[in-house]
Amino acid sequence: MTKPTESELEILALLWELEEASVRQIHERLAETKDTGYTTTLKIMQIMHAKGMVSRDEQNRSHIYRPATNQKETQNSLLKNLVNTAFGGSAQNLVMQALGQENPSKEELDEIRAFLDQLEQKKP
Amino acid sequence: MTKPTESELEILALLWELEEASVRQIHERLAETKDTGYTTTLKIMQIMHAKGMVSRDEQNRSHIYRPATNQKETQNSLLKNLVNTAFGGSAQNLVMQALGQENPSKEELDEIRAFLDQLEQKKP
DNA sequence: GAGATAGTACGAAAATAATCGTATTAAAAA
DNA sequence: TTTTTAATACGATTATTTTCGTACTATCTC
Repeated sequence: MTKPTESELEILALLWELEEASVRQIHERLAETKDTGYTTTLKIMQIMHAKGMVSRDEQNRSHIYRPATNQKETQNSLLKNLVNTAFGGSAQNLVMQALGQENPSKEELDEIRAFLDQLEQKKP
Repeated sequence: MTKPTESELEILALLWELEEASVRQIHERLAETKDTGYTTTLKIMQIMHAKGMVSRDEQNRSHIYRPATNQKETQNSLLKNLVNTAFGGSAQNLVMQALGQENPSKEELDEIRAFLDQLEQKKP
């Protein structure tokens, strides 16, 4: 599973969110925050398809793309990479940093606590 | 503050860890996990210096490099970037994913709990 | 002091990523 | 049916990042 580039990742994330989309749809979302040409988006999606990173339905003139890489797996591998390169290998470090930056609500904090408890339960 | 490239980040992280280092020291650390030439490491560090990402002491023949970018700030900006591109903007999501992947020890879990409590205290 | 060793500087090539223009064509509109 | 619109394909260019060879030189060793 090859690491997506920055642009590929943006598109993948949109596909994870939308489940499926045409180039036009993706392009319009990207264009909200980024000044880029339609054929650029198209080209990147074609490359992603060639890499097997997305699948597509070619039935209709306008092709419909779907993510073909598992979201969690991809996220994990990106996280692992970031932990290793920027956080000296300490995931705990990363987690705290992310929390500290976030200023989470009480509800979110509780949800995370519940999650921690759950993790602890699962231990041998 | 420009985003470090992948290679630059590896080096920066080592400098954060070591506080200061020669090219040789960095190269030896990198060579543990990665097959790369000495002059490649040197060149990247020179580029980082040109960008103001690191400072260096040229007193001695072997220059000593130090990080010139703030560790937390850089980490935060990388985290923010990852949250936005790969986690649909949800930091909580990223945190849970990172925890779930990690299989942390009881001690680590407790430390995170303490950190959560502390965060909650600080709230208005 | 001569030679070996271990540094830096730096240009240029190679690899990778992103961008865009143009050709072609299917479908919709007139 | 003709024209316009909107889609894909794809090559070529540009930008960025990484890699490395070579020249040069200070320092150490004999």
